[in-house]
Amino acid sequence: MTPVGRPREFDLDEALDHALLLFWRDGYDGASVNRIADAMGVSKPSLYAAFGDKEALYLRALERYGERQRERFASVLDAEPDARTAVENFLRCTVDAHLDPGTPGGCMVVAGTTICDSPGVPASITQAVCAALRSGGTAIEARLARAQRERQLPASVDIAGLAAYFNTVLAGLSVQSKGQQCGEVLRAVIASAMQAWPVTTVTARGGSRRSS
Amino acid sequence: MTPVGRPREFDLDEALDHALLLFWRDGYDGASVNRIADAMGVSKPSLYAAFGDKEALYLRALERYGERQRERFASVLDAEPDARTAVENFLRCTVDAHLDPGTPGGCMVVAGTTICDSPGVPASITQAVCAALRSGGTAIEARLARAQRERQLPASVDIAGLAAYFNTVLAGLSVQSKGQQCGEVLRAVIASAMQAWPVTTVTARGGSRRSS
DNA sequence: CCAATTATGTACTACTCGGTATATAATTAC
DNA sequence: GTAATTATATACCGAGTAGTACATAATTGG
Repeated sequence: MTPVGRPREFDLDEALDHALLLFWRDGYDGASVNRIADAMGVSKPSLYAAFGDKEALYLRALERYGERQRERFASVLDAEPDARTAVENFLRCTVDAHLDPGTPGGCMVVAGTTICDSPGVPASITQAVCAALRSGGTAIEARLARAQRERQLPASVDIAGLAAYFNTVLAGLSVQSKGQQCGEVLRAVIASAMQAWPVTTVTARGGSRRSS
Repeated sequence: MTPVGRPREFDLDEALDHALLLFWRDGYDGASVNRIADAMGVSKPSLYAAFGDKEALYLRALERYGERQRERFASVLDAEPDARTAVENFLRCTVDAHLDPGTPGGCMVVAGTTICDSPGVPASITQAVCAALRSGGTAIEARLARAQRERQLPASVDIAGLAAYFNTVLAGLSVQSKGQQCGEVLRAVIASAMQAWPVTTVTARGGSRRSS
């Protein structure tokens, strides 16, 4: 079923990736439609015809970023059977991603939160960014819930709170990597952060209980 | 020694505070000189005559922000004799500041890091923001060094690393508060974060040693 | 009173912003 | 072939950007 009319001369996914990179690096305001169109190798009216306006383009780019994050999250968190090691690997691998010279430093969502409620930034974007920020926490929380089911964490642990903690560390690591902290420091921070993992002591009856 | 010429009709400090608020809320790019001048109640040429260009104005606003932060840091960290409680109070009080409806949410420095290396943002600003980001860590590190001198922390603890950790949590808390997380969650995050405080066990000889 | 000096407000520059009107090129349906 | 449809590029719109030229007002020093 070939569509009627002149065929599009560029790839939508590739174009969206270029927009994603610029929004990631420069933010919503900082990335101008002109530069995005240039990076896409596409004229501005073509961009508008394909994606709507700047707001819609940012939301689609953010959604794509979120999809990729979720894939990465899941693969790293689910692969390791030990929950604590899984979370630590997750933090380490996120830091590695932040330091990847092939992408803008830090996390796009964390960068996005700083422009929430600024004039000129539509409310829909603030909303989407905040939702994306929380989604990291829910991914960790799901892994912690599995750990509870597998008796690696006592039922008494507040997994939502613990997930919020690790999500906060994650955001902090993004900021620090943008702030040009080297990988060595960031890995040391992760080591400290993991010290907050609940101490579990196996009782005489074989159950586990949170201590201290 | 009254200066010659027409006297300035506005207060420099007040004007700088208005600029600070706008840069804090909207970032370097987001805060336009027109709006800043309006907020100051001053015409644009007066602003330029008093402060130079936008870059210099931002740097001065950031410097003032840093001064106030340092004062606050010092008063909170130094007041409490117990180092761990001091750091915890410090985190709590920072969260309270982030949630203060009278000021923009989050930390100006953390917000500033997200626009580092964006086009249109002078390198001097990137540099100043990164330096300011580190200054939080050095303030904490100084408090940890005091704790070591007072034998509240064993000499074996890597206080630079621990300070970097708490500074990272601080940045994460700023992001989360901008991301509209409520105070209850943020305080729970602090409680988790404090679990990373080194466990010290008093030995038979009265010294202390890092355990685990 | 008269310079010199500094601040102020109006009006302007050149430029970029997000977004679009318009004409044309390329395709499918008939 | 012709009509309908969709994408393209040029060129533009009004608004906002950082920054300034210029005339004027207010002060100090003589």
